[in-house]
Amino acid sequence: MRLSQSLFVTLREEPAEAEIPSHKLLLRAGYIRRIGSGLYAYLPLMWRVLNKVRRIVQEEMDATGAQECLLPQLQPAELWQQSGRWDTYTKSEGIMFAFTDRQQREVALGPTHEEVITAVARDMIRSYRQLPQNLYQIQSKFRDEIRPRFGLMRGREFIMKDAYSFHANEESLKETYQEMAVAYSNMLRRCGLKFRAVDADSGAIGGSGSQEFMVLADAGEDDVLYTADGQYAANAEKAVSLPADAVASIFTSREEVATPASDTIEKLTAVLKCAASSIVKNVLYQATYDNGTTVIVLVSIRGDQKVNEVKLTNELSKRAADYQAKTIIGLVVPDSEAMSKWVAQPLPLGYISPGIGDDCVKPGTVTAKILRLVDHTAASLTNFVTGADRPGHHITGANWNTDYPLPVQVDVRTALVGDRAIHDPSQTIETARGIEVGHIFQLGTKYSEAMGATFTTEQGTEQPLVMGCYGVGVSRLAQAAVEQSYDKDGIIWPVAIAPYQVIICVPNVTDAAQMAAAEQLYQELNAAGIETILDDRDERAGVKFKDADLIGIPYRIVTGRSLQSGQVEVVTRSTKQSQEIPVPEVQGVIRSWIAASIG
RNA sequence: CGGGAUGUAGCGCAGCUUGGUAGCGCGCCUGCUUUGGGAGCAGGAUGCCGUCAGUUCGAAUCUGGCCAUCCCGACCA
Repeated sequence: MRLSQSLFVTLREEPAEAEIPSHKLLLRAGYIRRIGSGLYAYLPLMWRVLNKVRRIVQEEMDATGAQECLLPQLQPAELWQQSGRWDTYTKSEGIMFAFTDRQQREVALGPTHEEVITAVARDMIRSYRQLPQNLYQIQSKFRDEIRPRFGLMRGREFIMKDAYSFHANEESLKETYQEMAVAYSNMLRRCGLKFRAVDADSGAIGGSGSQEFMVLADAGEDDVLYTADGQYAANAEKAVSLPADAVASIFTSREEVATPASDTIEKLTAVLKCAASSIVKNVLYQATYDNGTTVIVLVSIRGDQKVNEVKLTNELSKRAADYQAKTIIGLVVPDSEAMSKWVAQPLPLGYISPGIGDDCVKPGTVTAKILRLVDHTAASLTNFVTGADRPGHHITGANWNTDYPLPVQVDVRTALVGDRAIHDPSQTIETARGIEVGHIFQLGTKYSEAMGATFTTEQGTEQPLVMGCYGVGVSRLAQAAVEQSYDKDGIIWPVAIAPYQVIICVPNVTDAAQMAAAEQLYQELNAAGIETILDDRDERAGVKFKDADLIGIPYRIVTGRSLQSGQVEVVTRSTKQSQEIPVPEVQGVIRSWIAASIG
């Protein structure tokens, strides 16, 4: 590419619309332009980067025997109705762009493709002899994100690699899942990224085991908890750990005490001069299921701990059948307005006990019984402090069973930095920020059962296909690479995904010798398969150097002063190290550098 | 959706308090000089001041509605 003939525009000032370094740099360096909220044009340089990433993803997927295909982005509602996800994906918090066509058919733009691929499998897979299968595609996905953010990090249209595997049994699924975990590690390593694979919540997609691949960067949207020995890493929303030991209660007998203006743990510990870990905190939630049923949930947890709402949602999801529902669609701490719809009389917020009566709920508005859950941290307390169910009063020295029935025990606590690890209590939990670029799931039979995708076993019986699914955010990955690798002058692309490997800067285009040398190298390098840009613009040298640094091409050749001794200057972007190399040797040297950095 | 902010030239911003012919820097165009880290001088072009309504003799400026974008929360590759 000759820059003099390219649509190449860099910005000297930081665009106001961008917040994080990678977003600013991609805009400034002319890689992307915003078209609408969460919608970006991938300009020629960006498209080359994306294709580099795609190639690596394809190679690693193909190496596992997965087969590339391409599924429609426009999807009929029918399929989503069969899987039971139409309503949850289109209503209220729904993330799917859905509309009606001119024949009054309901259709949607694919946010993901479980339904489509399962329909294909239902049609095509008949026998265990055809299993396992793993199909993947790389295409744009559409998601009506509530808040698009940070450029390509969270777009409403973005490029994703999604793969779906089909198996006769769980063992086969686990095998492919492990292969995918290896393939994902290979992809990210080859893209030159520092990353960590972490245990994850499987969320709305459903299923059992799941791991996320996190690119480590401060601008990440996720918290990763891990131990220094490398034995444990998990998304904070999934993480488990040993809580700090509770301080022994200073109370010995059950008493109701006046605790004016003590509606928070902090105030209460000050008034009672006790430890937060001696308190049973009771948090009220309002859960909504897909059939419209609203359930009031009272979670009791130790005072120094926090409820993890993801874990809580999963617990409530397991109980959906108790309410004749399939899934939970909402979980909130009700505000006074939400609460006014179902309370019989004002609740003593901040002073609730685990035993508050079901009669505080107005009959007929929500389910009559409050669902009571207790976190393990609170269940093991004795002589604890808790609310007295009337404002300004708490109970001290309370005990489960004698004072309150012990509710169902669950793990809904948030793991914290500094907690001890479960696998080895001598290890403490540390934290880092991560950008989720990949996620692999063991789905099981959720979709195949719902959609009737079955196969015939060796024994001649019919069974639902066992499925896995595996995603990579290709466009997010590309931006994550920038977030992880830049300096004050601009982007520093890992060599493997740089749009070009070499840029030749001609300091003075009116100097015939400089131009001739540059032309010669440009032709030679490209002919040798080294992707090279020629900056032959009629600009001053300083402008060219600044732009070369900004767009982050790994190696820069300058056909300047040193030409007099038959040499050109070669500068490595990442280190800024410069050396003069005789023209005939340039190709060999750069080739070896590229080989060394791509590995 | 709740909370916060912003919309003025391609980009970054001032002007608005106190209404009176729309400005600065960068970029862009022309010419001359310059030519190794975002050049200098001279000349030039570019605006429905987000949008609709209201107040007023007069609105970028005051008032109200709407729209869009960004940031903080719930969602996710």
